[in-house]
Amino acid sequence: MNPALIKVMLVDDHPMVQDGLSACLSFYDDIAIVGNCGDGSAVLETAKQCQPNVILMDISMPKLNGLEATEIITESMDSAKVLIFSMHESAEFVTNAVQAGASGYILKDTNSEEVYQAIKSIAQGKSYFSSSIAKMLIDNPPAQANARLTAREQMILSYIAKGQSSKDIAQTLTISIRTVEAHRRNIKSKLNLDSLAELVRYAVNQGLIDS
Amino acid sequence: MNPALIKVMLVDDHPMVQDGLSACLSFYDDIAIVGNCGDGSAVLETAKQCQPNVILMDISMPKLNGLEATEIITESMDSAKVLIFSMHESAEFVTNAVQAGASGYILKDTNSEEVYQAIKSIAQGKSYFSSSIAKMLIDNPPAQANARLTAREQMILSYIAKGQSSKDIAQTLTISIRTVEAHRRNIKSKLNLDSLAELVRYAVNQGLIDS
DNA sequence: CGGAATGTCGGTAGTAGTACGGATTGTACT
DNA sequence: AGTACAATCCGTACTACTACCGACATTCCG
Repeated sequence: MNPALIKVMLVDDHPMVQDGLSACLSFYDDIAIVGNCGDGSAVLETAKQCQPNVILMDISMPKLNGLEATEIITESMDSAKVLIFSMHESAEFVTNAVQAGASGYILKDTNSEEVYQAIKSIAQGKSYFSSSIAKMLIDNPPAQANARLTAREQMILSYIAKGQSSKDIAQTLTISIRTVEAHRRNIKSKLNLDSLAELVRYAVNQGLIDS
Repeated sequence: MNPALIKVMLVDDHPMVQDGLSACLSFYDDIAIVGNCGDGSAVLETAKQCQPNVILMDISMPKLNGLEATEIITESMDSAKVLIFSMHESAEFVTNAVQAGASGYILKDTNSEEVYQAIKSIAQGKSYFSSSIAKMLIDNPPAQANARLTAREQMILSYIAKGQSSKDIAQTLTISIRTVEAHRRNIKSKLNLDSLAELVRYAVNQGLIDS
């Protein structure tokens, strides 16, 4: 086995994106695609079979989302580095990804050359972030990196995103409206989001809701 | 010029998807990629330069969305057929696309062989829909096809989904709050949705917002 | 021409959510 | 034992949104 060969595994639920990446990366002879996976829930199994050096991972996937999958991988396989491949350009996404153990974060609107560079960096143990990501982290430093919601807050948020009012949620969970409102405030404060609309979009993007 | 050559133009805001499609379709020698466009607002101009037979169009894009772009194209260029390339598998979405003048609708989780078949069909003047789409249309016939929002309503809805209040929207568009509220009511009534959360999810699913 | 749809605007009353304040329990970690 | 956090609850005043009613101008189509 060529020691300089970087074994890459793709995790994305869009075959076209997989095909595209495979095609683009096949031009580089120091990279080998050793596995594909269309769903986060099969990531660990596939990774153990393929033993990749780098896992190129989409965040938004059905069933298990990319952040959870990343957490599982980084906790159980030291050899595999995770490179997030996302279309979301928001500080929370990036910080969450880093907390989950990702080594890098690139956007889907980057070209194949940059994807190649990112994979090389990650394989060498370095980290890599899209330039626009780096710029955003400088402009908008992750002041509260601890923006993760508690289980209760996630539950409340999912009801909110489903369209239930605070009153409805209070009745469903048999707690006071004031409690629900307090959770609302805490969630918005933690996520630094002002409007209900942004909450809903966050919930949808996080996969807290079927949508 | 080879008369059997099908000229294809891509419209997608993700370079990786563009690269992937280009790479996959380059295997077929009766297809030529004659243009790329990363944004709906430049579609018409690019199409006039490239004179494509088939336009492969993503729906969710910043600025001008795919449905509006499709409408513009089909109204001003007879020669170009539009094939929608979407990740959304919902009945309203498909019917809206057809109403906008699209000749076909395939999902992003189809493989490159099916994309090729779809392009061929479209170029011959036929229509093409992913098999799962066809099945869905049979199982779930578009009961209220008349749920289509006007351009103004789509605009209002996109602002709502971005998190703006009626007051904000009124100021942005320099109209009265009451008008915005009236649009809100009409939109909810048309879509048969009660809550703001459902509106936001609808907007996100329809690709009216970057998200 | 007549009707339908669209986009515009208003009153009034009621409901929902927000922004300030607080407070009490329990659990969990040091 | 003490601190930190999660989860629960309350008062008050304010803002935003909703539901009902209405109106008028324009445009498009049969």
